[in-house]
Amino acid sequence: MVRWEPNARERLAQAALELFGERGFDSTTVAEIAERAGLTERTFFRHFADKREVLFAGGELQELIVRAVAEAPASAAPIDAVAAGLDAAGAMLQERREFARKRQAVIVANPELREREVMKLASIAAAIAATLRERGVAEPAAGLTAEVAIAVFRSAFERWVYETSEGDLPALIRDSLGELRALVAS
Amino acid sequence: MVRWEPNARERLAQAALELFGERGFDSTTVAEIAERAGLTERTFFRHFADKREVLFAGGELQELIVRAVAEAPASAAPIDAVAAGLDAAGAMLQERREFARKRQAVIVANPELREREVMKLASIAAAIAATLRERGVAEPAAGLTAEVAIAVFRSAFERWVYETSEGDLPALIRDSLGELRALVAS
DNA sequence: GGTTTGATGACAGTCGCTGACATCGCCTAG
DNA sequence: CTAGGCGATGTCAGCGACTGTCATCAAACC
Repeated sequence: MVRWEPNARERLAQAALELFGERGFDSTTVAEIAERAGLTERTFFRHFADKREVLFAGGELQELIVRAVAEAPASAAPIDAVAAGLDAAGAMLQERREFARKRQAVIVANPELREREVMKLASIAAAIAATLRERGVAEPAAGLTAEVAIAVFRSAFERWVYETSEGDLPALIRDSLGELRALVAS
Repeated sequence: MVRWEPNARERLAQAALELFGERGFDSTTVAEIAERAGLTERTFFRHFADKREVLFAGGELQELIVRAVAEAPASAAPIDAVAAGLDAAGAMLQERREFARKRQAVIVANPELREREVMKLASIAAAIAATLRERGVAEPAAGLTAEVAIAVFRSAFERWVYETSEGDLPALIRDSLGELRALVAS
């Protein structure tokens, strides 16, 4: 009888997604998640800061976007640099459509989870803004461009994740950006 | 000896803002807030859904913005309709600068409160999008325009609230919108 | 093989939050 | 003027999220 099965973190995240899908976020206790993963409640909180975070841990998406923005050619305008970042994000998510759908269904069903999600997106926006500043973009342009990028991403992601057919997320992102240009044009 | 002093809700909100400023959000218990307001913890939760909400209750700002967007001339483009909404919001906040500063200081000092704030702004964006749809704007234009409006507002508000001098918020909002137009112009 | 190290378990405790029921003051019908 | 209705508050018990502390165990290292 081993005490430590490997991948405690992943097992907890998996168990949580399942239980949230079955009974809902509110009706699932942390103790139940831990039990399904073969661990204790205390261990859950050693891996995740709080109950919601189990659905948001990782941060790979943010790293991916930030890297793409940073590596955009120095000659690229701010909006084009962030477009490169969104393209990278779109390509990554495109690979995980089923997981994204399951996760999104759980999130939209609960206000606390929606709250955490908008916070995560705001954090990504802050990281993009910081990266733009390192590229020499001044405020308020950096912050404004970063937030607009997130708006474009949200718009495209929403259509993609609820689509019945298998849509092309990067293409939807490009469409949204085009739509935005038309909307703010005076 | 009266049992009910009037304005329980306002007294709770006032006590909470004071205590959060003195000891911080985390180190203040709901029981302490209620005590300073001359009430009990249970009564606090009858007036506010949770501990954070005491700083965000009201929703007058959202109503103001939505009304201004709805009442914009039918001929106005989406971006101009939301600009009218932001103008109304700016005018309102301009009157309450000191309160806004105190409140913002408390909010930025705590991640949970920042989370609630971005959620509130996202809710306003959703309300703006719905109003635009009633004006005949289709998706994704409605949602995109609404989120961009919030981005412009955040950018201007941030500069205004941390300014040492007494800035003109509506003017800052117009500046931000102008900056945005330049940024997305291809 | 003994020791160190890192992950986990066990347990007690605080606090946010809720449901259920009692109490109190005001308002109105009679 | 009084009895009762009604809304706001108090009281109490309880659940669940989250934390600090210390013991325990497996694996890695010497």
